Amino acid sequence: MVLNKSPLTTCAVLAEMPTKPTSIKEIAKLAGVSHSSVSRALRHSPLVNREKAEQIRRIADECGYRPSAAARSLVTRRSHTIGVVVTSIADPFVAGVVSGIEDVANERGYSVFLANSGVDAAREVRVVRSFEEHRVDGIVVTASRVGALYVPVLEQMQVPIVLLNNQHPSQFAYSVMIANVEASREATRHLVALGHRRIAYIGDRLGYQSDTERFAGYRAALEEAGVEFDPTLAVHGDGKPEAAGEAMSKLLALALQPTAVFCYNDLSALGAFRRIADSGLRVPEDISLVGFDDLYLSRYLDPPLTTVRQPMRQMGSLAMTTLLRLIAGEGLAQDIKVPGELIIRRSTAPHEEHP
Amino acid sequence: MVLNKSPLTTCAVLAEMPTKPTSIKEIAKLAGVSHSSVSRALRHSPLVNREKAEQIRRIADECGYRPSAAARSLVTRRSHTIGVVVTSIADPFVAGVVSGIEDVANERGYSVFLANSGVDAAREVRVVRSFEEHRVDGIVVTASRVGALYVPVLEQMQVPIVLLNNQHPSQFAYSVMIANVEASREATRHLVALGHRRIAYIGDRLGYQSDTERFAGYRAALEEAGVEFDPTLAVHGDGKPEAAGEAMSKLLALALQPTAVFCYNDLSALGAFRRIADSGLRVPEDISLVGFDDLYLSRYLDPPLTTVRQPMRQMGSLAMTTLLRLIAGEGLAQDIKVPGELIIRRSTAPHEEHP
DNA sequence: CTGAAAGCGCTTACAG
DNA sequence: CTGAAAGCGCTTACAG
Repeated sequence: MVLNKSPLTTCAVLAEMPTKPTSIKEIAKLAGVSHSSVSRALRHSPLVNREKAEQIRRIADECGYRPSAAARSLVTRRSHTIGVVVTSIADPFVAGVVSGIEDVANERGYSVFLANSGVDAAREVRVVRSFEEHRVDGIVVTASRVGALYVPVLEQMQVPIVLLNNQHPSQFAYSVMIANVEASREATRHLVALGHRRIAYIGDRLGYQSDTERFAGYRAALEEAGVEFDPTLAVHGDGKPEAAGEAMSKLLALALQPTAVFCYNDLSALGAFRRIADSGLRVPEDISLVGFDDLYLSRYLDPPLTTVRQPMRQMGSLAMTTLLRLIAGEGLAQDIKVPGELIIRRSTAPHEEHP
Repeated sequence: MVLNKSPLTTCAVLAEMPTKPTSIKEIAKLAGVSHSSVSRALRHSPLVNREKAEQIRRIADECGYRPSAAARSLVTRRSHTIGVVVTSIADPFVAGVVSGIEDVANERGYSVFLANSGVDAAREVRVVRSFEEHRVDGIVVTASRVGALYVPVLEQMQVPIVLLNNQHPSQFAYSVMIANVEASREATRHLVALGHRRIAYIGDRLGYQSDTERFAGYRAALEEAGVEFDPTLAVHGDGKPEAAGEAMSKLLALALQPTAVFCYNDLSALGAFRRIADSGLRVPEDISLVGFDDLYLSRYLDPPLTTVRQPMRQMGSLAMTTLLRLIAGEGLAQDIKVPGELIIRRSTAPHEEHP
């Protein structure tokens, strides 16, 4: 009986094989059992003799056999895969989030399909289609412009979806979001506390939820400090350095320049910073600068950037954990708000009156 | 005959359905044909009546039917998926590469499994296993410590693999690499041309191929300029800002400080820069600084960083294109070398003799 | 052009 | 505990 042969013999059997076994049946033949038993042994079912199960597993292992996920999921109706849609994986915030998602996915035996949707609507459609065809068990959508037209498509899919920092208010049930209003208020308060009164805001594109909320926090802090809001101090970029630089130029052109600028994100702060430096002014001596995100690089800037830390990785993990709960059929609270943390570095300084 | 009903009627039929069709058979029933014909119509086989095929497709479309990738790949033995292993997706270089991979994958109808292998060997094993189980058609490994122990596992998989900037020389057939030696030589020449003689090198960990090659390029440029190599000027970090900062401190502690530093990558340059600034010196007035990568952020630093641009995204695309060729069974050249491009910004300046 | 049939590699009642 | 059988949703010869 093959079962009683030594590992060495098993290897010999293997050596005779033209190629490594690709199905449970071949393992069954090697082990002298039915393929049902192999299946059971591999899945650690109690419905196999312990010893026999171990032998089977050893043989499978030595042969380097791997069960086909496709075949398995066809019958179990669980693919153990999830889809992650991002606008751009090259965005450092997104990359951090994906890293967190991947960590818990890997740990929990899930594989992740990554798809860049970019700004291309046709591509978004292809992405969703591919997720559907692969029968992903769930989806997380990150920092996306998901909205009006995208929502119904996703809803039709009948799989759990969690949104992370979604940029459009939508009727999706589950989302993980940074506490934008609170964090922005705190960041702006910090500037107020330093004596600034002319505080500008460089936002993202109008209409994005994060922008709206961060702007609201900024306004709230001004209001509670009794500082009247000056609309000329609120300008918009697009969340990237270039456009933020343009926005900064507008501020610099003002008769009454701001003494501090709160930026939608670190990338915007970077663009603003570049423009400030180019115009011969200095941060923080002439203008204080605050960002949002706390990208990996922000602490290494010169001066290191004061910013609101978003725990990107943890937010990703949290989104994935939530998704797994939904997949498991557990109901949960609708929205998860994650607090930001103000990190004070050297890009902000007390406002000194110029005589 | 169902086929002749208007879309409206089809919708009505659909409306009666409890849930959207999940298999070809259900479409077949709706269309009044065999499921074989549905399969053919959906695959645009010429073996179906044109009109009938169109009707079938319309019905499938209206129902939001999506063929099961698992079922399909079970029979075709092609999963139309590829696996991408990265050490860390949060590394901006890696993110850029993945973006390029994803672009062409998406375009060509492939889905990508993304896996972070990190530095955890157990996790690497899990990643490879999951790729095997999903029967990926190919794999690209990015900027990884792939080597000694990892190689045999991957080779056993019998699928095409392309390595991108792999950090260990290995027997894998296909790789996409930046032309490290040439690019580093050019970068160092630039410093020499500016009059620098005491030029330091802050490397990655010893033993990584990229580091070895970049160091070689640096050495070559010194040699051709007749500058004797001073071993105290070659120090090692780990490719991240923190360790590079430590390395920079060693250089700063030297009796004869360098007047220029060539760094393994932009992240290292960032760490070195931070340390230089903290010690009261200035870039480039006191010390010129050159990086490698040209990360998105590098042009926004103050001063903007002189560096070697790696076309990360194109390298990713190239790797994916190569992989697709391999999957298609085409043979190709073994190694693809991509030239780097020296981008001169303001972190480098002529060396002025201090009187 | 069309459909019935076999089979891809699994899992899981079902009957011993 | 064990194996034969059915079936997951497809594709593709095969015979009309």
